[in-house]
Parts: sequence; C-alpha cells; structure tokens
Amino acid sequence: MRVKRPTIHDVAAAAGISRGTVSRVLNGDRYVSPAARTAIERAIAETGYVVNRNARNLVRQRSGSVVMVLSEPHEKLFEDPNYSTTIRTAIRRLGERDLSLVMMIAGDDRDREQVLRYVRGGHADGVLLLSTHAGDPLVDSLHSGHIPAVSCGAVIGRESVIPFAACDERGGARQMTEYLISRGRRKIAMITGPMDTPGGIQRLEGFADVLGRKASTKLVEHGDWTHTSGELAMARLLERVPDLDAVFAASDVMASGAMHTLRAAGRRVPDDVAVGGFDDSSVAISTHPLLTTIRQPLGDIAEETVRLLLDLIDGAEHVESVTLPTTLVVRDSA
Amino acid sequence: MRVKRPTIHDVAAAAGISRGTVSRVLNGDRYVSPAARTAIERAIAETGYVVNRNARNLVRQRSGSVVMVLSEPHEKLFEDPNYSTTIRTAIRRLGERDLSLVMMIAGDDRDREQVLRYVRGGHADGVLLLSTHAGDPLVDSLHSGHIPAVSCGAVIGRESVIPFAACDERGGARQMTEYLISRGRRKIAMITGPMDTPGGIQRLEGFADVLGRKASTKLVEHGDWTHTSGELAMARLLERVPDLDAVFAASDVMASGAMHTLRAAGRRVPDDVAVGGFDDSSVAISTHPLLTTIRQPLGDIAEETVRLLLDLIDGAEHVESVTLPTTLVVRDSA
DNA sequence: CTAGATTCCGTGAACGTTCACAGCGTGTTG
DNA sequence: CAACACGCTGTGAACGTTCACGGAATCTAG
Repeated sequence: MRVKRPTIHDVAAAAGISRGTVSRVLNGDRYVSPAARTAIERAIAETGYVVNRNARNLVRQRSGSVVMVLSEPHEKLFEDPNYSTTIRTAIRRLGERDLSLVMMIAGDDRDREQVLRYVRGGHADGVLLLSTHAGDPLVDSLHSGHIPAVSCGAVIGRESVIPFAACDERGGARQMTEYLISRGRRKIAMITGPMDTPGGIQRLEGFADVLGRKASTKLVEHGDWTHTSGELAMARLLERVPDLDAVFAASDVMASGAMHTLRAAGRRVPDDVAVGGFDDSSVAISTHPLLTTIRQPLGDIAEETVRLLLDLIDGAEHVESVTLPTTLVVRDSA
Repeated sequence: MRVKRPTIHDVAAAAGISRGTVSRVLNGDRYVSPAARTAIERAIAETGYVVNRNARNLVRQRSGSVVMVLSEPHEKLFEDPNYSTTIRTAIRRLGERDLSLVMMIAGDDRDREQVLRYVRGGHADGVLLLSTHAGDPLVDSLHSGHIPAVSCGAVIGRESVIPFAACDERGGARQMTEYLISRGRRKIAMITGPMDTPGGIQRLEGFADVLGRKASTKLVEHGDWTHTSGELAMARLLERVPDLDAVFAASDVMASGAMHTLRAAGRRVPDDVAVGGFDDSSVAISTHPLLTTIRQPLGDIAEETVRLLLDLIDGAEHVESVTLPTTLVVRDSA
C-alpha cells in the first residue's frame, strides 16, 4: 500500500536537470540560473518531493535533532510548568532551524545509559537538560564527549561546565522574604526544595541573606516539591515553632500543601500565618486564599536556553549563562 | 575536535569477521556462531561502536521515530496531566523498540503544514495525536496519506478513522451525577468543556443520561477547561439559578474556578453547594475543601494508545479503539 | 557414501543525499 | 586574440548500513 516517495532523481528528471542542481536549489546555493530554479521548483511542487533526512544527515554526518532530557524520576513532569513552556519554545525555535526535538528520560542509570548511547552515537546534535540534579553522571559524560549541552536551570556543582538559563532564584527568595518582613511578620519559617537542586539551595540562600542568623535551622524544613511534602514539612514546623507567623515555601505546590496543614491546625491564612510561594504556577490561583508568590519569566528562560544551545551547535567555543529577574506577585495569602 | 566515530567496518576488522556478520549480531539474526558472536560483542565494547541510525533507516526505508503532535494552541499543555503521563509512557515504550519520540506542535495552519510535510516526508513511522479538536484537517491528511496514527482521547467526528484510547467519559460523568443525586442534591448544574472535544461533549451526555429532561439548558454552562472559564461559568449559573445545590464541572481546574466564585458569593462548599470535578489532577488536592472527582486511568490510557500505534506500525490493518473505566474519588467537596 | 538440508559467513548492490571536481560557455581584460 | 575569471551544470564518489544471494562446511537420512 505504501507508495514510493519521489527522490531527488525524480524531480531532476521532471525538471530535465541533473540532481546536482536540484540539490543546489534545495540548499540555497547561489550558483543556479533563474530558469533552472523555477523549473526545479515547479518539479518539486508537482512531484510532492520532500528531502530524505536520513540520506542528507548520513552524508552530512549530522543528526538533525536535539534531545531534551527529562531528569525527574517520577511523575513530576506535570507539576512543573517549566517543562511545558520549555518544550513548546524548544519545538518552535528548533523547528525554525529544521531541527527536531526528541524526548528522552534519564530517571535511572539504565535510562542514562540509553541517553548517552544515543547522543554519543551521533543521533543528536545537542542536548537540552531539564531539572538535572547535582551529581548526575550524565553531565560529565556529555562534557567529556564534547556534546553541545545546555541546561534549563543551573546544574548544581557544574555551573561552569553546563551553560544554563535560569531565573534569579536567590534574588527571588530575597524578594519574598523582604516582603513578608515588610508586612510585619517576625517569625518566618521556610520549606525548601531538595538540596541538590538550584531551586532548593538558592532559594534558601536568599531567605538566609535577608534573615541573617534569624534563619535558624529550627525554622527550616525540607520538602521535595510535592504537595504532601509541603503538608508534612508544615506539620513539623508547627510542632517545633508553634508561634510562627509566616512561612515561605520554595514552590507553589508545597505552599498549597502547607496551607492545607495550617487550616487543619486551625490557623487562619494570612491572619495567623502568612504564606508565600514560588513559581506562580497554576495552583497559585486554585488555593484559598489565592497565593502570593514569585513569578519566574519562564518564556524568556526557555528562549535563552534554546538560544544558548543553538550557539553551541553553531560552533561557539563558549557561551555565557544567563539569569533573569523574578517579580513578586501579591495576592491574598500574604 | 570531533573524533570520528567507529563504523561497522571497524568492529568487523577488530573482530576479524566480515561486516555482514556484525550486522547479523546487531540485528539478532540466529545464523551466527557463538565464537563469532562473542568476538564481535567484544569488538563492539572495545571500539565503543554504536549503530548509525541514519544509515540504517536509509536502507530500511524507515524513520525510526514517532511524532507526537500537540494540538492545543496555547499554554494548556501543563494544565493537562494527560500530557505528561502520555509523554513518559510513549518515551518508555517506544524506546524499547528503538523508536524515538519527536515532538511537534499543530497550533495553527502553518504548524500543521510543517507536521504534514514532516510525516509525508517519511520522517516518522507513526503519529500520536494529543487532544486534537474536531475538524482538524490534519487527521484527514494523515488518513489519506496512509500514515499510522492514533489519538490519546477520541477525535470527535473521526472516531472511525483515527483509533484511540480514552476513558469512559460518558460513564464517568454518569457516575458523578448519580453520586451527587445519591447525596440528596436536587438542582444540579454543569460546567462543560469545549463542545468540540470528547470531554466536552460526552461528559455532558453522561450528565444528561442521568438527569433526563431535568438537565435543562438553564443548568448548563460552557467553559474552555481553564480556571477563569470555570469562575465565569459559575457566576452565570448562580445568576440564572440562585438556588442550585450542586455543580459538576467537567475538569478539576474549572471546578477550582467554580469554587472560587461560590466562595466569593458566600456559598459554602459542600454545605450549600456540592462541587464535583473530573480528571483527579493535581489541583484536586490543592483546593479547599478537597475536590471530589472522577479519576481517569491515565497510565493505562497512555499504555493502550502507544500499543495501538505500535500495532499499526507493525502492519495491522485495523485496530480496535479502547475505552477504560473511570472511578469516583470521594473527598470533601461533595 | 551420497543427496539434501542446515548453519554459518562474505560480497556486492542499494538506499537518497551532498560535495568536490571538472567541464563548458560567455564575458572581461591585457 | 589569448588568457582568465565567472556563472552554471553534470558526474562520480562517499556516507554507513541492510539484505539477498551464493558458497562452504557440517550434519542427517536413506
């Protein structure tokens, strides 16, 4: 049933010109006469020809695609709005360059092995890392294999080997902490993200920047970005510091969990306890009261990430990582 | 800098065997002696050889990849947990077959043209449609081009041309409606999804199945899956039917919006108005009170979708669409 | 012991491009 | 007019596989 697709020979024959010239118009070479060009263009339209990428990439020794590596092991993908924005932007920008985006997962070692085999096998011209954790062996392998790679969000400990675009995590956390103080809060606790992620580490740093030694470990609990981890962390905090009057969660989802625990404990938000989030994701407008949070310029981050990768693929020796400013979004929870 | 990668000739030379035999062990042919096999396997390990897909696909006349087409025009991607589960499952299952997943967008006509050129150009062995709307010209083009294609969720009006896996939308809606009735609710309104999507149409049908002529148009409002559309629809309903005592929203996100409006109007949930959602997505546990909703077996749907596509790619003439049962998840909102 | 099957292996052709090279007119310059 | 540059075109080789074919060796059965 599958009908044979026309090749470059077919359009050459249809146009009465050799395949070399056809290839030239296909690739925008300037040495081709107007007559030949129009004849070939008509022949292409008539035959419905479209270039065979396998053949092209084979001879060109390229792959024509970029792989996006998702590092989150579980089902976090959809909790993180970062992902979808980045995916869409990447598809768009890469498409403009006739590069396609292939997705891979690097959850466990077997996955990572597969990714590595894939890119070292020359099946990808570049790699786009998403939420890669500290110590992931993949990044060193990529680096030593001289594979163009960038990350959306910094890779902790490898900031100098993998260029990245990210928001100003630390500055954003400072913004929120200062805001809480400006609203008269005195005993401010924090629920951090995992301490092997930039969001986990740097948002805590920003918090500590502002609070100084008042940011005692008593007031800090760690979560893993999930709703339930926010609930549990909040419970621990309440037990240890019953008189806290504000909590800054390093993600909206955890903030939502924290609010849940607070309500169950009979604390009113924001009257008794103010709650601040981070991300300005979709849950920030599903909570009650609406969540005051820090917005990341996701679109810009995605754009910059892809741009860095393209520069690298184009042969740039070195590209400069970029960090973009956040903004405070005041709603009802603080 | 880029070092030349070893080819099949290199491993053949290293093993002292011809490339034909190497190809055989690569592709699991049975006619190869144990001695040759081990020699070649060692040579492969030594040289770090990995097959060049371009060359392989070129001669095999295949592409070695499947394209997933995202049809949502805007930023809905991340509001829909369907997506991430399906993406992950697809990557996994396709990877087992050495197929890679490339992502494309079909938001506007230009996008669709690009997708079509891509698949008709033989760059994909199959197509995986996600949330394609009724009347999308892409599906007919795919069908007439004899491109293996399946959809995650039915494509309205094209159920017979594009096989799909989906949950029992209509049955799920019946479950929720019956539950609300069983809790003593008498004036039940509904907020539907867009009427060119299966979730929009069939969830309303299920609602009407149970309520019969009590499901008057007065009690039905349409949303577009977003939070704000839920808020607005709820406001219209309250104005028209102030004494309603329950509302069934066709998605959790819209239910969250509805709850917001209800609270603003001074109605208590569930005391005054019970609220039911659909999806059991992450927002269902961020709302207050926690949302009673209908769970879709997302994992199974994704698995089935991919399985259908693989069957089609393997040459099956016809595959049977599957619909999977939903379950009622009772929480606090109803 | 011979005929035929079975197992294993090597070779050449093909897949559809690109690219370097060579060739051919025509125009320009000395 | 010779020499040369320039614009354009065709050709052959190469990219790295797979696959069909055929030959050699071994095994099985009559």
